[in-house]
Order: sequence, then C-alpha cells, then structure tokens
Amino acid sequence: MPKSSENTNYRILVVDDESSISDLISTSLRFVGFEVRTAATGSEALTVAEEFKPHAVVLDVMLPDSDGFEVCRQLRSEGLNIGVLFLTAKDGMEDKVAGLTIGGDDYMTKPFSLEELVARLRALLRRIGVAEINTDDEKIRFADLELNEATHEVRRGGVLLETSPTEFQLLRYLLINADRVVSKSQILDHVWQYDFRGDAGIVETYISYLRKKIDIFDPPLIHTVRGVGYRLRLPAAK
Amino acid sequence: MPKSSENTNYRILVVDDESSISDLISTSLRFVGFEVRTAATGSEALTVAEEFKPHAVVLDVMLPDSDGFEVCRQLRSEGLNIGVLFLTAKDGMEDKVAGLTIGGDDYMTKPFSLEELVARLRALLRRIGVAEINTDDEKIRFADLELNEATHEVRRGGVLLETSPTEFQLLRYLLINADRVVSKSQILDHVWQYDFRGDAGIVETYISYLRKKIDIFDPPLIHTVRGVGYRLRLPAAK
DNA sequence: ACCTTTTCTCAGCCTTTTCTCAGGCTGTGA
DNA sequence: TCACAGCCTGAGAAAAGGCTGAGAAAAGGT
Repeated sequence: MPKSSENTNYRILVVDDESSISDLISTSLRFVGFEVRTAATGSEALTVAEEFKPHAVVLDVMLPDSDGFEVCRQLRSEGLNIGVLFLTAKDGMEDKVAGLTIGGDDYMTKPFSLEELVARLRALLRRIGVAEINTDDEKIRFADLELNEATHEVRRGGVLLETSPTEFQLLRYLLINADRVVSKSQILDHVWQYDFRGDAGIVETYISYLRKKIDIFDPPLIHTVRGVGYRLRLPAAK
Repeated sequence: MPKSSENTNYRILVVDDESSISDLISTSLRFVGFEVRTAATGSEALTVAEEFKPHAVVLDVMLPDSDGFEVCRQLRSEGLNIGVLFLTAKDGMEDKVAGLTIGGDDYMTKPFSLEELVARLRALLRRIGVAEINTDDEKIRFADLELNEATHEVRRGGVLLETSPTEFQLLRYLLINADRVVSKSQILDHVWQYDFRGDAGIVETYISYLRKKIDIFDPPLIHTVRGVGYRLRLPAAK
C-alpha cells in the first residue's frame, strides 16, 4: 500500500464520459490516497462539485453536454480556489486553448501514464497552495539519491545524472514506493501510457538503463526481487 | 513559478462584458497574487469599486452601457488614487485611447499576452505609487543576464542586445522561472497572445532566435530538457 | 506607398529515445 | 547438481523530438 497519508483529505473530482477512463483514473487516485468522486457530464460535475467541494478537478475537455472550459469557468465563477487538470485527446493537432496553464492549471493529452497524472496533480495542488503539508520543495529523496521535479534533475551523492523522460518517470515511481516491492506490471501500469500494448520486458530494459546510470555508484539501490519485482533499498535495511 | 506573495494586498477590478476574457484575466491575476473582483458593465463597475476600493482597474473601453472613459472619469471624480489599464479592440480606436490615458494610466490592445498584462499592471501600480513594497528597480537578473522592464533593454555581461518584442517577453518568462523547467505549452500560454492558434513549434523557433542573441556568449544559459521543455540555468549547477 | 522588421510556417536534417529481440546468465526447486 | 524460468543486457530498427534556414505573410515606420 502506497503511503496514503500524505494525500488524505484532498478531494478530487474526476469528470469524463468514458467510464473506462474515469474508472482507471479514480482507482489510481484512490489508491494513492485521494478522496475521489466522478461525474460523466458537465452539469453533473457542477452539481457534485457544489456539494463535494473538491480541491482539484480532473476534467476531460470533451464532454457530451458542454465543453470542459465552460465547466471550468462556472466552477471558478463560484469563487472556489480550485485547480483544474484538463485532459485532451490528441486527435490530430494539439487543440490547445488559450490560458490552459495559467492560474496554476495544467493539462495532459490522452493517453497518459497514471504516474504522471498523479505527479501533475500533486504539483497542481502544491501550486494553488492547497497542499500545505506537502511543502517540501518538489524534491523526492532516498539515501543519497535526489529527484527534483521542478528542474527535472537527478542526483546521486550530489552528482548530476542525465535521464531520459521515461527513465525519470520510472525512477520517480521507484522513489515514491521506496523500500516497497513493485511488480513489473505495476510499473507498466503506472509509468507507461495506459494504452501501451507491448511486453513487460521493456521494464527490464529500463531498469537496466537506470542501473547503468545510478547504480554504478555504491551501494546499489535498485534490487531485484526475483519472481516479484523491484525494490529500492539500502543494504543496511537488509 | 511566479511568487505570489509580492502582489498580495493589491486589489484589482476587472471590467469586461465578455466573461471568457474577464475569467482569463482574473484567473491570471489571482494566480500571481492579486485580489480580484470583476464587473460586466460600467454601472456595476462603479458599484463594486465603491465598496472594493481597488488600487487599479483593468477596463475594457467597449462596454454595453457606457464606455470605459466615462467609467474612468466617474471613478476619478470620487477622488480615488486609482490606476487604469484600458483594453481596446484593435479597430483604430487606439489613438483615441492613447490620448486619454493620462497620468500613470496605460492601455493594451486585444488580444494580448497574459505575461504582458501582468507586467504592465505591475508597472502601473509602481508608477502611481501604490506599490511601495515592490520598489525594486524593474530589473530581472540571472547570472550576467539583465532584463530591464522600464527601458526594455537586455544586457548580457553589460553588452546591450537588441530583441524583438516577442523575444523580450519570452526571455522575461524564462527569467521569471529561472532554474525551473517550463514546457512549450506553458510558454505559449503565457507569452503568446491568448488567441494564438498555431503550433507549439514556434517556441522552438524563438528559442533559436534568443540563443543566437544571448547564448553566443559563454556559458550558454538556455538549456533544452528533451521531452519536457526549456530551462535557464548556469553550468555551475551541473 | 515603400521599405524594414517581425512573426509565423514548413521541411530537411540530426540526435535522442523508445521498443523489440535474442543470446547469455543466475537463482531456485526438485 | 541440473534444468528451467526469470532476469539482464547489447544491438539495432523505428519513432519521436528538436534545431535551423528559407521564405511567405503581417505589422510597423517614414
């Protein structure tokens, strides 16, 4: 079970008309400790929001009754200090809309990885000043390993290491779950885009890449738990 | 990340009858720390102003009931030391507006970039002497790079560099977010006019222009974070 | 009206990253 | 100890992302 405590008490409203997507998202968010409600339409979203008073909304821009921006506008006009994470299909072009990232809001194009969704949502909550507890400066640490979300830097013992986007996300996932074993399929579900249809073997490849970058130092931190998955740990904790 | 604290306690009244515009503006202003109220008509503006006592007003000249100048006149007649930032459609009325902006007032034509709106508003508050705290000399610095808002000058190591308006704004945005990664879409949302419908690829072009001007010096400051965005940093941080 | 500057699009080129695969290695249970 | 499933890793093809020059279109100045 991931460290739920830190996200507890944050209420997230997920608005999407495809139930498969909204189920996927809400399951993930609940799993990491958020309190979640869902809505399938714009009007339902407004109704639920009024009573649920969410801290943030995950909002599909394409809704059956109205578009996401209209919903956003109405939520805002009620004077709520609410963060919005838009979801947009990437059919053809980035149908980008002005001001999507102003006001601390953010958006992601489908398909996305669940790990990134959670990371963005946390960043959003931090920005709009709701997450007071989580004041640490956007850095995740384990042993002498440090991952900085704001600068996208990874350091081991102070030494800067280059990582590709996927390597970065994989490492973040391992760090968030430090000391716990995570399976290859868990990793695949969280780090890769949810429509990835390839083999879980790719995780092995990326673990190998990461090891070559961060575990050429001593002691090694990424440990294989045969038949189960991977675990970030210090040798002392053995 | 814009520091919110520094604008706190400044009250801004936004007057525009298009709710999409006034939402866009008020969200941006709230995010950078202003306290905001909105009004959709001239008479509403006067009512709200009386009670809200704003330090400055963002005022569309084209209002359903009266024009912006009339509203401005009435606000002034109440003896308030108030700054006005006019918004005008691009229809040739600009000259008329220019003539009417007395004192520390200012005007912008729609559509504008949100980053510029915030910059102009801050300058306005500074000019009319409301913003006493924020007396710092309108210069943003990073390493040996210096951007002067008042004179629109950019210097690297003391050397004056010519920049086009868009280059200037892009550089300002990078400077405000120095050391943090900003994505191409974030840049687009903040630096380009809010109705820009083109591709995010234009950001690459302008980054290229900027590099040719400021990064022919050593060390280079603009760094690409592949798959994520751009970041202003010193090599020392490496 | 003319010329200059600036904005924006586009395509070609190059680099990095992603992903697959196959052969070799290793830990574990019989 | 042997055999096998699970894991590691190098090689390399394919895809994605990013840079820049060229040039059309728009804006601005005189």
